[in-house]
Amino acid sequence: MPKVGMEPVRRAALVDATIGMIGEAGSLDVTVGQIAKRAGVSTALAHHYFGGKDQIFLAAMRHILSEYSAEVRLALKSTSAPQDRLAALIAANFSPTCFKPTTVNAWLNFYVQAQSSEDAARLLRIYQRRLDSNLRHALRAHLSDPTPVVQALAAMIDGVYLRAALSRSGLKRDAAQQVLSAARALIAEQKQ
Amino acid sequence: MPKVGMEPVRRAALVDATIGMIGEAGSLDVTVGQIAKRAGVSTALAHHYFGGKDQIFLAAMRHILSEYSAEVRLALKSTSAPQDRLAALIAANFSPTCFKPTTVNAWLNFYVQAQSSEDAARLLRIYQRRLDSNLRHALRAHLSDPTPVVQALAAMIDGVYLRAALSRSGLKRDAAQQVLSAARALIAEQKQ
DNA sequence: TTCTTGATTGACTGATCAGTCAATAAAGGG
DNA sequence: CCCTTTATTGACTGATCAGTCAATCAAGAA
Repeated sequence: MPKVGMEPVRRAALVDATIGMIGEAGSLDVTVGQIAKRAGVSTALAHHYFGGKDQIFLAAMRHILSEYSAEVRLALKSTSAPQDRLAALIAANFSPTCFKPTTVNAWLNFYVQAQSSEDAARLLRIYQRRLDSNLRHALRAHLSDPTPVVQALAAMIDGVYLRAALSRSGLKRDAAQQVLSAARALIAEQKQ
Repeated sequence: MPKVGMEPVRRAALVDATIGMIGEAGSLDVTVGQIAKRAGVSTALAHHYFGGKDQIFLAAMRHILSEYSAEVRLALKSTSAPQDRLAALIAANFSPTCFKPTTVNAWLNFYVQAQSSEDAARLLRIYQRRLDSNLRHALRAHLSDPTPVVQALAAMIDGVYLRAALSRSGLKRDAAQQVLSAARALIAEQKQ
C-alpha cells in the first residue's frame, strides 16, 4: 500500500460515502463522523482534506452533477438524427445511473441545501440552465418556439424525480416513456 | 387577558412560527428555541403542548395540508360545469395562499422530512392521493382514460413547486396558465 | 542515515440543543 | 378563602457534534 498519493482516493471515498449516507438517511443530518466511518477514515482526515462539512457537501453535489452531465453528454453524442435528440435526452435523464434511489434522495436534499447555501444554489441553477438548454436544443428539431414546451418538460422531469424520492421504491420502469409521450403530445399541440 | 383557554392560541402560534422559521431558514434545522421565541413563548411551553419537536413539525405539516385542502375544496365547490373543474383545480393549486414563498419552502422541507419520518411520509402520501383523485375526477369530463394525463400533470405541478422553491422569487405569475395549457395539449392528444 | 513531506489519528473542546423539572402565578369553583 | 386546574418559565442536564491539535507513522529524497 503506497502511503503517498492518497488524497484523490480519500476524497472520492468521502464523496461517495456522503452521497450514500444522505441517501440512506434521507436527510442532511448526517455527521462528519458517520461519513468518515463509512469512507474508512477518521473525522480528522475528512476535515483535513475538505476543510469543513460544507465543502464535503458541495463536493458531493458537484459529483452528482457531473455524473449527470456525463450521462447526458454521452447520450447526445451518440445521437445523430436531430429528431432523436429529445428521446435520447429524456432517456438519459432517467437512466439507472442518475436514478439510483440514494442519488435521487441526495438530490432532493441538495435542493434543500440550496435554500440556505449560495454555493449550493449556484450549482443547482447551473444544472437547471443546462437542462433547459438541452431541452431547447432537442426541441428545435420539432418546433420553432420551444419555450413553453421546455418549461413544461423541465418541471415534469423534476416532478417525477420528486415523486420518485418520496415513493422509496425508485422510479417506475416506464417513467421515461411517459415523459416522452407527454413531450410528443405537447409538441403536436404546439405545432398546430 | 384571560389566563385560561390559551392552548389553542399557543398551538396555532407555534405552528405558524414553525412554518415561518422553516420557510425563512430554508431548512429543517430550526431549533425549538427559535420557534418558541417567534411564537412568543418559552421552549418549555412548546414542549408542554406538543411533547416534542417531531410533533411540532407534524402539526405544521398538517396545517399546510389542510390549508391546501380547503383551498381546493372551495374552488371545486364553486364550479358547476364539469369541464371547468380542471381549470379551477389547477388555479387552486397555484393560488397565492398555497404559493407563498415560505409555504412552498416549508413544503419542500416536509418532503425531506418524509424520507425519515413514517408519519410525515403518510401525510404526504395522502396529499398525493388526493391530488391524483382530484385530477382524475376533473379529467373525466374530458377523457375516458385519464390515468396518463393525471400522472403527467401531478408531476408537473410538483415540479413547478420545486422550481419555485429554488428560485426564491416565488412563482411566475402565469404558472397556472402554463400548466393549464399543457393540460389541454395532453388532453387533445390523448383524445385522438 | 537523516530530513522532509504527506497521511493519519485519538483525544480534546466549545457550542448547541432537545427535553425535563420543580416552582410560580393566576383563574375559577366550592 | 382554600384548592384544583391550567399556564408558564428559568434553570438545568445529558448528549451530540464540528472543528482543532499535537503527535505518530511511513515513504522517499538527499
